[in-house]
Amino acid sequence: MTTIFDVAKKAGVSKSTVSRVLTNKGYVNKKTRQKVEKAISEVGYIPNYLARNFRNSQTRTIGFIINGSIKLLGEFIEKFIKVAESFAYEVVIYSSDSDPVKEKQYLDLLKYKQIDGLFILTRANDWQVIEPYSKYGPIATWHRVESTKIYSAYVDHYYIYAAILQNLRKNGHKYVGFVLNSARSQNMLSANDAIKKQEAMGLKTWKYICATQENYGESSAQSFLKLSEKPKVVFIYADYVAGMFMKKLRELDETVANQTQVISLDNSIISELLDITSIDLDIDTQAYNEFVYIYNNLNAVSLPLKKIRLKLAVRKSFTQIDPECFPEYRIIK
Amino acid sequence: MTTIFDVAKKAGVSKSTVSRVLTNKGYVNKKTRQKVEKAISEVGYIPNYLARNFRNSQTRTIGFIINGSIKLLGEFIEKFIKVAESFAYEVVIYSSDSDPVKEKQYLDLLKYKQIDGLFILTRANDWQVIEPYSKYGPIATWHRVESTKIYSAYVDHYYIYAAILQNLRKNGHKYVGFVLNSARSQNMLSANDAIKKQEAMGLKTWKYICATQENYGESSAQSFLKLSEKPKVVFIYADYVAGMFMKKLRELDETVANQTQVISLDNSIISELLDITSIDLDIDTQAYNEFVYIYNNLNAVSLPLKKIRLKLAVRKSFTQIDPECFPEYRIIK
DNA sequence: CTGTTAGCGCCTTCAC
DNA sequence: GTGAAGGCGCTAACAG
Repeated sequence: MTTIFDVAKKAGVSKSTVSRVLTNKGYVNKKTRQKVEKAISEVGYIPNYLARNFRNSQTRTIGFIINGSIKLLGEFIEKFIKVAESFAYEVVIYSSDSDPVKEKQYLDLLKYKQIDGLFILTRANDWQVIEPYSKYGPIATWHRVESTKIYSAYVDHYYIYAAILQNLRKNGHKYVGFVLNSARSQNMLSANDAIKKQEAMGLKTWKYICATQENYGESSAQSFLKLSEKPKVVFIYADYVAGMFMKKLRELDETVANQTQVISLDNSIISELLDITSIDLDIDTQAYNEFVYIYNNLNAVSLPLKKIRLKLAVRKSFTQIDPECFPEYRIIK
Repeated sequence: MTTIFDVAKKAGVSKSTVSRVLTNKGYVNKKTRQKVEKAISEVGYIPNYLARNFRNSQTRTIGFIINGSIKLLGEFIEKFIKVAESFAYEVVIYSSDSDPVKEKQYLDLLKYKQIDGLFILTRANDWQVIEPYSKYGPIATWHRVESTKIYSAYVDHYYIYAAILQNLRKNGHKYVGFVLNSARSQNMLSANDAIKKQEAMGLKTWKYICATQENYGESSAQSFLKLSEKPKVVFIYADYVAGMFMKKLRELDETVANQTQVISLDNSIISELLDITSIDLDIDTQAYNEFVYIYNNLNAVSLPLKKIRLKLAVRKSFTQIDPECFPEYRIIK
């Protein structure tokens, strides 16, 4: 293995000079620099990152905790990694299994400088537990969190739900169904706020709360069918749940299935294949922002975050879209 | 930050003794060991992995290259990471974008000891290029590769296709459709071998070769519809492509769609939602084996690989299954 | 502008 | 069974 010492010998300079060339810090004579660069390629020098990181006590590595619950993982992670790579950071993946103890171990990794920053897809601990760790390094999450110390590129679900409900009211709907997630997440709380507001204004609702792991939401359809009076439209919190809802409905009662309109969240390939009208939360930009937040904190810069561009993909499952209710959306048919 | 020196001072011993306790190497008096252990917890010592890895020039890190083409990424990666974690390894994700140059950079990471082993989801370089790197550390891939030096937990597609074709022949089918992947992969070559063998025995076929990125295979349906005589069964190389095929078919010609049977590979949630009969390649076990291969090589042990348990999920899209053609499969209805 | 020097935290001979 | 010493490869004062 060649080291800077070999380069130095070859170029007839000292190690420090080589180091200066390598790190682009301090003054180096143009000619010396050229000599060094020549020597570098001649001896085939490759920096030893292990040594460099040790010396700098920095890892240029971001931890990324997954927890097995997210269907859009592939898309998100890919974007996150690509952005990280473009800034010369590496991403290490950990699996928390939504276990608070495991999650704490990873938080400790941050404390003990084994990673520079941490992204938590969905947290297992209360944010009060997590927040103190942010003094050891930047933390971001996909979970919506009301904290100035932990970043989240969330889209406020209040407005998502409010827009849909406004649209439905304009359509004359007085009775609406919802399939919601049981997770006590801020997103679901916001969704509920939006729904309650409409309930207070006279909207009748049916709500089914879905345990996250429960058969992709199969039972929501069964529950729906037991209703004596059924809403004509159901808004479902995720594509794959909406998919399963429709599948079950169709299996159990084709007529009802044909009368039921569905709107979902995610706009993944599932909603595309099943012709489900779906809202796209712009995962790519979210992933970008999550990384850039971490990067900014690590490097004391402030690269601008990108604006999230919501999208409404209109498909057969629900077509009565009033663009005025979705001013910020790109509407795609 | 506390170091072994702090521990040594506290325990009234030397750094070396602390190190011996930490690494469990060499002789340490029981009482001394206890003293040291007490000191460790008293000063709240946490080993500096940066230093340790540097010293040992090992990373306990496995590189994992993705390339943006795989829909089952989430499932695979999660399993791989969990296995790695259970053996105290970390996984760093890189994105190659199927770019040979980028891939080579990651191969170099192995050469220069910045990762201990490497997993390549789907390789961009020829395996002759990759193979030499295996002397720097174990390499595994999801791509099927005919090499003793690079491991792949592949399932031989020859037998997958042969079994299906045998089943279809038993059903009396004399004309079969295929949607295949354009990737010049060993898997597709094997599939072709199996198909050709049946063609030689008189089977009539229609084949559509799908570019990987092309609209999820939308055009396969258009091409299918142009056929004057259409096969009754189409075997499609991936769930999402099968999904798109059926969707397009249904859109363009409902009658034909109803007459066309489909079998796919992957058994993901897509085939479940769309009621497509699908073969499950047991991704979990594949991921397990991929990691264990790397682990075995790194640690000069030979933990047994697990047997891949293929599954055939029978759904509405194709029901005439003859279990005798699938002796090794678990058949699930 | 460049070289000398010291040291990051850890592990591993080598004496004792 | 334990301690002293050296060094992994690199960077950053500090001199000059």
